[in-house]
Amino acid sequence: MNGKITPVPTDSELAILQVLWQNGPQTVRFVNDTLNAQNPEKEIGYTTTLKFMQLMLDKGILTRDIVERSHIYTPAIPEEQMQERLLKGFVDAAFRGSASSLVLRALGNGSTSQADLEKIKALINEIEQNNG
Amino acid sequence: MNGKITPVPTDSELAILQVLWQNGPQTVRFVNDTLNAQNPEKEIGYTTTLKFMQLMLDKGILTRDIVERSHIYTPAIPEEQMQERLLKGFVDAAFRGSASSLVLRALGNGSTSQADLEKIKALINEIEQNNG
DNA sequence: TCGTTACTACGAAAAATATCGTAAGCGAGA
DNA sequence: TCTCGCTTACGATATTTTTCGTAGTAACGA
Repeated sequence: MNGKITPVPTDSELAILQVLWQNGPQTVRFVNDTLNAQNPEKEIGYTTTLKFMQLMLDKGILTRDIVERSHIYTPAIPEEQMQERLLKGFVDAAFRGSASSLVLRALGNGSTSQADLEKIKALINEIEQNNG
Repeated sequence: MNGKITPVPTDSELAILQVLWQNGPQTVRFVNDTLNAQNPEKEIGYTTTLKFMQLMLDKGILTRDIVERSHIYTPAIPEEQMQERLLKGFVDAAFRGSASSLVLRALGNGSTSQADLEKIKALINEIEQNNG
């Protein structure tokens, strides 16, 4: 048992994780087809995706089960938890650790819907309640 | 003039850019010292930083002037503009393009000060005004 | 049974990043 | 003038990330 945390995925690895988070545990075939459907410009070989997923298994980013002579891969940690970690790293690297300035810039680009603004306001209210 | 946009920096390159944005145009020496002061665990060689900055110059991420027989490097684009671009890429890769869910998660980690919350609320108000 | 098909395993190559050693140039003092 | 201390240029190596080719294996249908 090593207490090693799952490492931060590379961009390619993250793309694979996205497929699994959105569609649930899947085979290499499914992931590869999905990736290629998303981005037909740059066809990616089956064995390339296979290799990635095997590496991710080694690194502890994925787990797998054998079902009917083919392997079903599952993300080792849930999407929310990974987002949390990625966000922290990103805020540090690009916004000098200031989450609020990231938020301001994210809202500032003008693409936030009214419904989303409401959700955000609600969350702010909640936070302020808790702060007393 | 070539319409080539400045490429997305790697993590190491971004760290160098941060030093320049925060301190204004500087020499390799200054950047290297600052980086090492920030992270004394992993000492980075002077020529390593030099090489990075020369590469960044080639890529168009930095520009430079020669002053008193030493080179002064300047970011080719301002911090805000770079943050904009990095943010877009990050939202796509980690949050499936949903800026609002990124905002919710950023606020959700509980580290936002009251003053920052006020600023965010003000911005939301402003956006809502503009939306009519 | 035998060939076809759909997988996985493995190794290796290509490309992108990161790190450094060495050489060469120049100016300030001894 | 000669040397020391800095600085840049350049090439080489190491490491990480991407991408595939080839081979082996098990199921399935003819």
